[in-house]
Amino acid sequence: MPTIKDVAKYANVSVATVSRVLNKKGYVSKEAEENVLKAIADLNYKPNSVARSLYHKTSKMIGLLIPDISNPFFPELARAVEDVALTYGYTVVICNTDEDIRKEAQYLEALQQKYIDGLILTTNQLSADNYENLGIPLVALDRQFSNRVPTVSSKNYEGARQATEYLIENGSEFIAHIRGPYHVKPADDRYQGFKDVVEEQGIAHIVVDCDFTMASAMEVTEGLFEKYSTIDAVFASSDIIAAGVLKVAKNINKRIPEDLQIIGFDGIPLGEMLTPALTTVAQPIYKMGALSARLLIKQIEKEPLDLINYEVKTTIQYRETTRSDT
Amino acid sequence: MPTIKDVAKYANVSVATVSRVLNKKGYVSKEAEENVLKAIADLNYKPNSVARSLYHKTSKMIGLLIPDISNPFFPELARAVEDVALTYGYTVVICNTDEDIRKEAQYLEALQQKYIDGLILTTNQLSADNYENLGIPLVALDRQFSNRVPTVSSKNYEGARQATEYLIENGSEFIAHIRGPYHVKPADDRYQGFKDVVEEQGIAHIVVDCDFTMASAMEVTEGLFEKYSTIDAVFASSDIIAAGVLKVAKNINKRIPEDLQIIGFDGIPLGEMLTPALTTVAQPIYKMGALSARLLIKQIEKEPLDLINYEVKTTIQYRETTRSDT
DNA sequence: CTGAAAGCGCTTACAG
DNA sequence: CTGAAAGCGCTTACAG
Repeated sequence: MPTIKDVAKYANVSVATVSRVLNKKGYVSKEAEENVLKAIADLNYKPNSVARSLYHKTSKMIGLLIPDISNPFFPELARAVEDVALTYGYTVVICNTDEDIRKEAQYLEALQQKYIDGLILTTNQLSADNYENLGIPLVALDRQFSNRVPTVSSKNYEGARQATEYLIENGSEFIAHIRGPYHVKPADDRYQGFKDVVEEQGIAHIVVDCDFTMASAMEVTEGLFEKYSTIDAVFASSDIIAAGVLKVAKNINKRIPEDLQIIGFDGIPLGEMLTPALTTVAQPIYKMGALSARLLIKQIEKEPLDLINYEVKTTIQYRETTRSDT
Repeated sequence: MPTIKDVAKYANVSVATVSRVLNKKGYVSKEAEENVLKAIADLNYKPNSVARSLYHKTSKMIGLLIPDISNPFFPELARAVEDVALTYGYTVVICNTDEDIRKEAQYLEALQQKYIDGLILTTNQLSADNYENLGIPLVALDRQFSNRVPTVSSKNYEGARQATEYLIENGSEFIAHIRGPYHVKPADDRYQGFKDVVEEQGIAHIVVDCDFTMASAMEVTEGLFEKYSTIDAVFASSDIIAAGVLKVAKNINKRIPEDLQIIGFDGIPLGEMLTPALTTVAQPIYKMGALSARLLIKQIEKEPLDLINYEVKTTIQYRETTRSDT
């Protein structure tokens, strides 16, 4: 690999001059510039980004902390982040934390040592300080942990309200909500939306706790149906949970949506592959990822942000696990 | 962030001495070592990996080139690579190439400029030279493009044979194979396995082409069933294709598995979420990813490899889209 | 056992 | 407009 010295020698100028044409910065005579450009082309020279990093203390890399890329919600998000990053010349490093505080800390340290330029967080086991002390731009995606950090999330509360109202409009009279983990903001908000609607309208309901995994959902659902056989609708806090509910419901021969309506949350591709296809409150996942990346890069490049809190709208995807309300 | 200089000053030694204790290399007196260690602890010093990179021309980063992380086959693979990498202190950079030659070239260049230590390839649009000229260790995963490059793949041919034999044992007499793209080695091998079995046994069959996407699978399947209504089994080249077949078959009210048996290939989690749950030839996806990472790191660290070609076994996951053969 | 010095490949004041 | 020099934070011969 040729270095800037080789280019300088070949073009009969100093390395400073080569650097100037590389960075289009400072005065360079037409002639010198041409020679340098020719040298670069002839030698197929590429500036070494590690050396640049060392000087600038930046890396053109951004980090993306997620719980687990195997969870189907995240690949699309990651994909969006990467697409935008690539456009602006950034490389993204995806870190699976498993919501484990030690893994998170380990990654944070590794990223910092690499002069990472910014970080998108969809998980936060550490305290806000730990992230802010990194001294780099941050974006909180689908989470919220500090009002100084720009945040992208969807209208979880409103989406949950709509889902619940829709179940009620379609005639359900005893609705279960299978909620996600406590202190995970989206799960809390969805729960709150559900609760407010059923209480306002005086609808019989029950809430049970669950992880965002299908195994956990199936276990919880089995217990639920055993105890409360008259449940006629389930609002699940995620599509993965809804898939578990659906599986169990079919196993015990509930007719869907006649006996039981199910509505999920997220809008991952899995939903439409199921039979019956899953009705769900869809988040614009790709858009959220792309927006986060954009916000992060704006901060890195010292551009002003219009807003600090971005809330995107959800849309109900009407499919086959709910009855039509017409 | 403190630097090695700060540590040296604090410990009253030279930076060379600090470096020696950092790298456990060269002679350092007990006393000096203790002072340095204390200084490191007191200042919370972390060596800067960019500076190390510049000197060593290595980065403790490995690249993973995949077509698209949104394709459900890859997250698990990526996850495995990352888990192993983390264990050995490497960071992985995932690159979505969309099988696009220009994106691939762009990533290759970016990775090279960052002194990436090695590369795992699940896609190869460029010629083998382009990768080998990088001068870094490589592993080909689920692809094969040069006999100098260590390769990890599953026994696609054998798996396909087993799948086909299983359908025949269960009484199918007219079997369709929906094959993946040409010149993608796994797709070719699966096709060959299918073809050999049906020809050996004299079974009526038909082969149609398809992409590894559900949309493409649905389109192809619709045409197929229209033309050949007596098809009584489908061997799909991937689970995503199989999911598309299943969807279409249910739409036109085929009973599964009574009227139509379906078997996929891959063993992605989606398969068991479907109803009926998909019978499939499962690859040990996580294991393949982990093995690739291990092989790559062995090469990076100049350890000898036992083999150059690793072929892992597939296993049929008997689920609900095939009839039992007992 | 230890430090001064050169070097990894770049960038940018500074002087001319 | 241009080059010599210092510096980014490390590592490693080299000399002592």
